[in-house]
Formats: sequence, C-alpha cells, structure tokens
Amino acid sequence: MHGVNQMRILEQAVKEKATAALSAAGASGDLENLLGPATVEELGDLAVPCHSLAPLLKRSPVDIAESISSSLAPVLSGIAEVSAVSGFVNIKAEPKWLAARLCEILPDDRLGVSIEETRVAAVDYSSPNVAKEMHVGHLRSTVIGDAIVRMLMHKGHTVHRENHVGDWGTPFGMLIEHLLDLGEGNAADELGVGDLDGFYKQARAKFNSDEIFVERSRNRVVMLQSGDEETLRLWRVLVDESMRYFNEVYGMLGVLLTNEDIMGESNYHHLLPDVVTRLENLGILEDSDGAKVVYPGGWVNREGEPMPLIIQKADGGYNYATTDLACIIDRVERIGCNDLLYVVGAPQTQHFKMVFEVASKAGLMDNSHNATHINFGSVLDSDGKILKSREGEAIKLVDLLNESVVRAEQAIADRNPSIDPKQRREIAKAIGIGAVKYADLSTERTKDYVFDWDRMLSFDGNTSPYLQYAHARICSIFRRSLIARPLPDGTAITLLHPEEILLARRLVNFSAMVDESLHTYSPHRLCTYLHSVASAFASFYENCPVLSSEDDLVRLSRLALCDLTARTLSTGLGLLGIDSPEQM
RNA sequence: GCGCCUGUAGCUCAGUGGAUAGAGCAUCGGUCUUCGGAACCGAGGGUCGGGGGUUCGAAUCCCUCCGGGCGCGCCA
Repeated sequence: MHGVNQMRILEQAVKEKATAALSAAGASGDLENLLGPATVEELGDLAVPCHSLAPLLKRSPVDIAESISSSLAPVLSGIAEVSAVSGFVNIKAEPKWLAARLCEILPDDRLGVSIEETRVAAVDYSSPNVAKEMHVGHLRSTVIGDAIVRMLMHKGHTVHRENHVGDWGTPFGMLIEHLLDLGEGNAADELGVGDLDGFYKQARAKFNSDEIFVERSRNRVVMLQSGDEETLRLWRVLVDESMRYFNEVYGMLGVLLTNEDIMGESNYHHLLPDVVTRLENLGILEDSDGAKVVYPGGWVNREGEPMPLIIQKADGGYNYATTDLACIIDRVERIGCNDLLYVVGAPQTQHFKMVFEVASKAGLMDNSHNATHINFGSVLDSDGKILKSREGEAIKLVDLLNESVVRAEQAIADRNPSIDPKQRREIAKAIGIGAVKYADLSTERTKDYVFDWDRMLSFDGNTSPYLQYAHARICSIFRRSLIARPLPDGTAITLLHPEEILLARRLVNFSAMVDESLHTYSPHRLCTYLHSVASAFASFYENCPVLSSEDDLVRLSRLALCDLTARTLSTGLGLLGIDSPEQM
C-alpha cells in the first residue's frame, strides 16, 4: 500500500550496498536518490527506477535493472530478495529479516521510535475567546495541536503548549459593563454553567442598541488598559469563569492543555510598545494615515496598493499583528524556541506569512527558527456548507462531544447489553470522543472535511472504533491465553503465512510513520498507517489461528505479533490523543 | 480585480515525478458449526475538473481555462 510501506529501516540496511551496486554498473551522480519506496507492494518494498540511467549508460532500462539486480541479489542475501521488472530493481525484505526486526522491537517500550536531538518547540493551539463559546472551529485547532504536541514530546522534544486565549482588547469594555449590569454573582453563575454565548450576545445586543452602554464600554476599555484595579478584578472574574469552563471541555476532550498553558493576549500586553520601538529603531516602521505600519512587500490590497502590516493603529491601540510579533519575541528570547508552530485555520495564511516576513526582516527570528503555520480547513455538513446548528449558529463543542458519547453508548448497549453500565459509560467516552478526534485527524488537514456521525462512529472503515476494536480483540486474546504481557525476552517470531508477513511489514514501519507524520505535521498519515495495521491484523487473525494453534512455538510467535499489533495501535492512538480501552 | 487553498470511483477520502492510480463505505457475489461475526475473501465501478507544456515517465511540476471555498488596512 502506497504511503504506509516506507520501510526506512530496510532502506538503511541496504542503502550502502545498493549505491555500490549502482556505481559498479557504471552509474554516477546522486545515486542515493534513486533508491526509494516501491509503489507496488507485491513487487517490493524498495525500488530503483533505472530509466534515468539509460541515456547515460546507453543501455535499456530493462538491461540496466537486470544487471544491477543480479549483482545486488547475492549481496543482500538474508536481508532482501532482489528482482528486476520492466526497468525497476525491486528489493523486498525477506520474512526472516522482518522477523528479526520484530524481535528487536518486541522488548522495546518505544517500538523502535527513536529520540531525536532535542528541540524546543512552542505549539500555539486551541485559543478560545474569554466569554465566548467554544465551537467546532476550536475543535480542529485543539485536536490537531494536541496530537502534534504528543508526537513532539514522544520524540524527546521540549514542548511549550501555548493556549493563546483571547482575553484582551476592546470587547472587554462591553463585557465588563454587562457583568456589572447583571451583578457579579449572577454573571458568574451564567458563565459558570457554560452559557458563554448567551452572555456575549446580551452584551453585544446592548452595545448595538444602547448609546449610553457604548459610552460606558469605551470608558471601561480605557480603565482596563490603564490598569484600574477594580476593572482588572472584574476582568479577572470573566477570565476565571471562562477558563473553568474551557478546562471542563478540555477534560472531556482529553487534551493536555491546563491552566499552566494559558498564554493569553494579555500576557503580551506589556511587550507591545517594545515591538513598536524595535521596528522604529530598525527604520522599517512607516506612517500610513496615522497608523504605524510595516510593508513586508509582495501583498497588495483591492486597489493594487502595497498592503501593510498594521503595528499601531491611528488611535494608538494595537492589534493582533503586534501581539503575534510580541509572541515571537517572547518565544525566541525568553523561552529559546527553535520551533514556533501555530495551529490556526487556513483563512489566516496570509496574516501569518506577513507576520513571519516582518519578524525575519526585523531580526526577531532567523534561519535557525522554524516558524510554521499549521493550517487546517473547515468542518462541513453533508451539504458541503460550514457545519452549523439548525438555528444557523455555531455548534457548541460541548454539545457535539456529549452527543458523540451518547451515540457511542447506545451503540455499545445495542451490541453488548451485558456490560456494566458504569463501565459502559467509560468505554463510551473513549469511543465517542475518540471517534470525533479521529474523524478530525484522519483527513489531510489543509482540506475541509465532512462531519458525519454514522461514518465516524462506524466500527468499520478508517475510524477510531475500528482501531479500538482491533486492540480490544487482542486484549481479549491475552485474557483467554493466560499468558502475561510483556512477553518474555527472546520470544521467537516466525513468519510463514502471507498474512503474517504482511502484518510484519506494517509493524516494522511504525517508527518511520511516526516520524513522517510529525515532520509533515500530518496526523492523518499516522491514521492511515494505523488503519493499515488494523486491517492487516484482521486478515492475519482470520487466517492464522493463535490460541487454537497446536504448535507451542507458532502460538507464541503469533501472540508476539498480537502483542506488537496491540501496542502499535495503542501507542499510535495515544500519540493522537485517543484512548484504547481493553474491552468494548 | 489580486492572492491563497481546493477539484481523484456512486459517497467519504489516501496517493513522495515512477510500474496496471489505491483504501474505506455503499452495491453485488462468496466463505465459515464465531480463538469477540462488530469477521474474512472476491468482483464491478476512474477521460485523476478541461486543455496545453516540461519529462524516458505527470494525479503530482509549469501555463491556461472552468467549478467550489477563503482572504484582501487600522476586528481577532
């Protein structure tokens, strides 16, 4: 299967010898690049297309492939079979070699995943707004960001989770005044039960219709900005009540974010004048209609005029570009980040390009820093429109998560009525939440995806319930087997049946696929891989009896395959932030 | 108008310049007195939006047109 059979470990094992065989055949140039994953798995794991060599060697690709193949075959004996087909040299790992790799991974808690040279990364994700509801728009950022955080941590990196909460700015004048109108106690109650939308909308409605309220709001913003103690206290009430609510949602979702990770906009407030000063000192700050701006170049507005990044508004206020630059300063200079990752929706692509451009221009970061906007598409309904509630409003994230758990619980009750209700509830959480997260993670993140309850909660197909089910089945096998995990050191693995060999091919790739998924910030690649593992396991399980096998060695070998499969699935799902229950 | 993203099987989606473009779902057919049937095996189904170009080779890179989405100055 294309994409899930990278076989990097085989590539490492044969690279030197393959390159040598190529130069022996008379080829020159960057021969390493010729060796790559095969696209037809039946033919091989790796392949060398010889077509580009033909004009150089003045021989046909078929000819070249055959001669390279015959010289390489004996050298790779014991590692891989070598063959030549229509100008390709195909290299296919031998079952014995695969078995030896699995034996190495078997006692390894990390399943072959290496620790990389430590980098310091800041991952900016989730970022809800205080006194506003979390909706599906926050789902993607939170779920994708959390998966990337988990992968980075697993690879040994130092990760700063940064929840860039919207807790500052002009709306807070309005929100605080509304808080006072309601009375603090009532307002806190309303926010506390999670009715953030109601609170915000009431404030907004007054702001749109009541001029006195508008005036009060403006005054309140000034007081907030100038550090008035009572105003700050009221602001703090809004922030605290909102965060309490957000933390509940994070708890439901099972993401790593805590209060420790909150780095709201207010945290950077004191740095904003410094941003202006720095840009001014560099002489890149220009005046435009009273606003202070930087022209990164390359962007034009509707009138075709150069488009600036506004650093300070004409009224002296700052906006989000300024805060983002302050963030970069903070992350580079205080935290010492190498990676600055922003898990934010695709519509902000241009904004981030401009900010990164200005930051580089201003020397706030240099080539040693990797600033990446990890963008993502929208969640759509079955009509291809942005997912909304029946009333045409954004769907509350809590409602969506609750519904998923309810649906999962119903599905379990239908199929496994004997299960204890309390346990059923726990499993339903793992399945329901996992299904929503997996649906979000399993498609290429820059594209929009269609939200579909029936599909994501299905126990078939590329879904988390299918992967969780495969895992639970294996746990069941071990429960019956009375054999304890981990399996004893030195457990022998023998691969005879095609289904065993295919499963082994998948399992040895775990480490490469984790790396691939992380380096491209593409959790869906890990999902695709895990599904291919579960699918290969299903075939194996059907065709290769484990417990009923008469031969003790075969039984143990197959149990080892079961064990590796279960650990690959649970570790992989774990990196995606999804639980793997032992029963379901 | 300018810019970015996007278009692959009936549906939902993979696909790194390589071989006959792949999964899952759905459909149809088959297997098995079930190590958890929530199973497995097989089949049909494609002008990779259209058209040019580069290349030994293009879903992939370039140009152009069409469809869809998003963004484009003091909101975040």
